[in-house]
Amino acid sequence: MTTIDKALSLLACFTSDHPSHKLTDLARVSGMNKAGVFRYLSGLVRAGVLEQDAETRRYRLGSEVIRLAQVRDSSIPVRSWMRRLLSDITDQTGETCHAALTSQGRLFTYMVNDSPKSLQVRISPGMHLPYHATASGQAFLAFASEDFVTSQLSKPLNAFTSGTVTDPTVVRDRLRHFRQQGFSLSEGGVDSDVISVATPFFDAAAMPAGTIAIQAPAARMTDAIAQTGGALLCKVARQATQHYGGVLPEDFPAHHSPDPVSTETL
Amino acid sequence: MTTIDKALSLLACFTSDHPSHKLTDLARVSGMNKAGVFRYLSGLVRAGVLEQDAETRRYRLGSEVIRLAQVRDSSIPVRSWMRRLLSDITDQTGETCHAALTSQGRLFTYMVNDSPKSLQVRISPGMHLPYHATASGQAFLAFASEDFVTSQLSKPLNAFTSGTVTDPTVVRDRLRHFRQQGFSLSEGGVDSDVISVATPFFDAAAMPAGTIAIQAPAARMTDAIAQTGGALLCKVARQATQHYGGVLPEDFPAHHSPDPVSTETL
DNA sequence: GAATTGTGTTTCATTATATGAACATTCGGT
DNA sequence: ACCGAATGTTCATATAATGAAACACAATTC
Repeated sequence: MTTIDKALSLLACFTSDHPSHKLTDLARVSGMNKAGVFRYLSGLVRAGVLEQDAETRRYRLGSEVIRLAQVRDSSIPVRSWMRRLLSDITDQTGETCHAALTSQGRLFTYMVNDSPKSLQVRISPGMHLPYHATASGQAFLAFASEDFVTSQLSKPLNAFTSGTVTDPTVVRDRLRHFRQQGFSLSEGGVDSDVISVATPFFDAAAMPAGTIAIQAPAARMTDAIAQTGGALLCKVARQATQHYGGVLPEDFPAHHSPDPVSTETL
Repeated sequence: MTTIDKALSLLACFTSDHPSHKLTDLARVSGMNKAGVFRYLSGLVRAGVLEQDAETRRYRLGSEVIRLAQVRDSSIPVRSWMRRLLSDITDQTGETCHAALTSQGRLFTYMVNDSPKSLQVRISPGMHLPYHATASGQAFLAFASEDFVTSQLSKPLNAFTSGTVTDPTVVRDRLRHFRQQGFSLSEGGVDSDVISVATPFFDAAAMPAGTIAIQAPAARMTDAIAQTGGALLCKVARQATQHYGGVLPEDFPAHHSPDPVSTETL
């Protein structure tokens, strides 16, 4: 492991749940020497990737990451068309939807479009999505490589609610079904009373690059609506894949509308 | 210079103008050994900060920077209130406006709100703004530390148009005036026929953290409108500073409305 | 189709840099 | 004023970075 790897591995510790860190905690969590962690952090601060709060001495992400994200989006634009796609989904379903992206083997929420209804599912960007307990995660796994699925399902599978599926073999069964139908469905996997459907979109290697999902209170999400939403997601995922410059896997379902123009007729 | 510094210094090469790079070019530009640059890039790729195009072998920013930017915004939220402020400005003026942030001593466009009018000034996020030639840059310098101004004005000052001010002493005179009036004004500094006004907002140390600017075609931007826009910007900058958790410098002008509540009465 | 130029990638002996236990310092609480 | 817990600093040692050169592979030119 090179020095660079060690320094950059610290960045993975900065998450929506833990957006800032103390030196000592970071050293403990990463299992590295305190002095070394200090040097790494100093380097990251010099590069603007991190910044240190002047009074609390805590480290948080710096404004350079904002600049880099803007540049990334000017190179591979996702923001603008994703906003439109999500907005279309909410227009047609009336429900909250979101897009998630994958980075470093983890899935995180990227953009959220809130439902106009008063009872809405709250979700915020930058959150980490566990693979086994979310519709997005399962949609991703359903089309991921066998190796990746194995590596993820061999980790301990936390139960967030009584409804979370934690048995790897059961998850695998569901993934097969989800792949065949083109979208996943998760009932109360991470939050009871929330049902969501999701489907991945793909990169140039036909591997999942991220997911698009609809989330609704269980009371509103009937079976019929879930099926309709899933079909809509498949269409949108096809558009997203195209915008992303990716290609669909051969077995991605064509569904009932062979004509890709008829998106607005749902 | 540590290894981390050298590796991370490569990130500064990724800009809106040059969002992806070849290994050889990066080695030449940075003046470092090709093998070393290769090792650095490999490390950055492993961390997800960069990714390499499978066919062109070029390096571009990876999806991890997107995740980090989301996390940063969950820690220091800027996106949501900045969107609202910019939208208010365009509503009241009818002109394109943008916000810029500072990172690593450079100013870059962060968010743009386009004018609804057909003739609009085009600008995109993530672009680098030269200090001496833009309204934003001069607004920033006007309230920056003396050291920083000196370091920036001792660099060669490019002339983008015949109207670009390239004489450091002239720039300094203008900065003094801008600081006193609270906003800067630039006529055709980087693009002829574009006039813009800008003002900074401040961090907890009362140093400029970024700027907010209005840009309009010269034909539409009369003196009176510029003055009105500048006054509006001062109010908005006061709000932005507050949202940002910063404090205003003592000499930041109060303008004609001592009552900070009356923002919507302009 | 052979030679050339231009890529990214790997090697390996040399050398500079990272390392980490211990020390120093600062801060807040009692 | 003391204590404890935090961040930051030091320095001899060990380890990882270094970079010239070689390699592999394309694309381009002769």
